[in-house]
Amino acid sequence: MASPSKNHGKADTPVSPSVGGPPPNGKSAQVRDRHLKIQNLVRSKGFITIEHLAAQFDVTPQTIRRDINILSREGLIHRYHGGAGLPPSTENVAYTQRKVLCLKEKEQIARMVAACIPDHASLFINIGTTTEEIAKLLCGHERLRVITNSLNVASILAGNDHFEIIVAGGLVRPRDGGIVGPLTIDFIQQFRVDFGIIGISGIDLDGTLLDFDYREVRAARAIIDNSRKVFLAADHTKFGRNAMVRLGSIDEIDALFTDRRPTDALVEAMNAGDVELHVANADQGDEAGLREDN
Amino acid sequence: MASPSKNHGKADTPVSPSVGGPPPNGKSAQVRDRHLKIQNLVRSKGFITIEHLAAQFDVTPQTIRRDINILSREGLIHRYHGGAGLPPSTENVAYTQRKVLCLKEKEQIARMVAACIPDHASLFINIGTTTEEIAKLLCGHERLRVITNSLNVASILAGNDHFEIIVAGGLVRPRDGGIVGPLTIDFIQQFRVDFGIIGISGIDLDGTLLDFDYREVRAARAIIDNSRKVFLAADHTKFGRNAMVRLGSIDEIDALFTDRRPTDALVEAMNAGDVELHVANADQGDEAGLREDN
DNA sequence: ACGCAAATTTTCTTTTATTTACATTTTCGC
DNA sequence: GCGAAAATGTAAATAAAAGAAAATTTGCGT
Repeated sequence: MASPSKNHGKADTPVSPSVGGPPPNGKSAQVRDRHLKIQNLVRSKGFITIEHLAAQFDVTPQTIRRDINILSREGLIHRYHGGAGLPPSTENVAYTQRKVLCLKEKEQIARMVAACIPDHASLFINIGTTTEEIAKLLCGHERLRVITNSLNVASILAGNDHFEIIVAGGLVRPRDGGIVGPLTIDFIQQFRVDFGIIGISGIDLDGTLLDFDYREVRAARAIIDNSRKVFLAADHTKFGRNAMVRLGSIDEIDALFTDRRPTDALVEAMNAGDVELHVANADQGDEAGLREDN
Repeated sequence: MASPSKNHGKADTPVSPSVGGPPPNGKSAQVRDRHLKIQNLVRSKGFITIEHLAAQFDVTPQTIRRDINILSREGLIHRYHGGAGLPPSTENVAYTQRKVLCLKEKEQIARMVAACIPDHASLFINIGTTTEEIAKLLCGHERLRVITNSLNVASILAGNDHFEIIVAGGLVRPRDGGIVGPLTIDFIQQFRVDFGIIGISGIDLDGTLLDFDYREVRAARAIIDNSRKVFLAADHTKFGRNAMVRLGSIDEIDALFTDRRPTDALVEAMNAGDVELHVANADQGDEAGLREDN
């Protein structure tokens, strides 16, 4: 064996100082700690190979196997050939990858929005799968200046090295990489831009804009208040969807981009508020170019 | 095998209606359909076994293997022993693949650093490929509170929903997803944390810490000034490397984590400044546990 | 009807992971 | 210090899965 200093337990682990009760559980502190970490990793990634875990904790695969067997006996994780993953019963716990509904529709909406943004513009972009699609398409533009509170949007745009991308500071919402909280609001309010592009969770039939997270609502409000023009991107599943937090009214935005004609009530509210309506034509890749306010 | 209903091609598949062009893609409709479904299943569950897929589509495991091989060649899913799962680089979508030099060394350094961070700690983490590796390993920890000015670090950590991740606001440097600029400094200075983990571009032989971007230096300074303990992670290529901007002196940090013993002059400077030295042993996966200041 | 080609199943071999059993190290009480 | 128990490493046999190639089915065009 060629291992000169095999300090198995971490050298400086302050574990059970002689008098302190030895773990009432059958596990030592080190083992329990590793088991906890394995659980975390499995839960955050969905699946990890035994090799990867062995490298991470610097133990042999054999030890990891033992750990996995114990944890899976307790039902905490599930054992697969070659690794460990989430219990199969759990329907959809993999946060890492969200299923994007209506991807095709969102792409079409995004194309319309991107077409309305000139080069060299300054923008706010907020959180959402739709706004992420928009960000992807905006990568083809020239020298945009973008402020966003979405980690994903920022990452997407960071590919272009001639963009000026400013990301808002604040607490990261793990589910979707959104940045929210009071710090974020203060940050956003330092700017004033040409276009605000926002996604949203729901639009009530009377034209009330809704979302689920009040912190995200505060951010969206700040964006609306500090943009010269506000574009709202929302696919048809958002119409009539009940979210809890009121963001504002449809007449506060300048244009709605969507993939189906909204209900008459909503269209009327939009006309009253002088809001442009852009509906993507499902057949072709482009918009139908409806204009409802004239 | 006793498979009762072996309808190979699905009986009702409306495939290529005589005139319609045969799929311009190499795949037939059936195959493409199955591939699509496999992708969806993988994405929604995070991981599925080949057996499960074979049962689901009523084909042999071999067919599923071939499908998985094709899909993984296209980068759509990742092949694991016994099944298929999400691509391992789930952390970051389509970020330009930077070539990471000394990845193995950086991993070892990262492992040492991660081992020194207790659960429930509060941290600063700055920009760098090494700090990104550290972030990956920290995913196994419990309830960390992390403030970072790296988009990538934030994305990596955002997988854990019991972490509190705060991202600094400011200008995004497209090259590496770093967040820099005066806004960032102000933001960082709002906090005071247990551990500051910083990467760096160069360490001069006399112990002067150096970097290329003065804005990043400002951020690192702010992190040093507001951390109770400062850990510096730097592989051996950083020793003696000439970067332009002076960040500070080695005696301002509490511990240096690296993969090779630095020059004597530097070791001496560290001893004088009461700086711990942790050197990863290249042979084994763990540190040698050197302590140079006693 | 015939043959072609794609898709799939079979069969066999090779690779990889797991189990089992045992040696070694560490920890901790005495 | 010594010895038992826990934890980990090592190495064999065993099981599982991947891979490759030939045989079979299916769909479709000539």
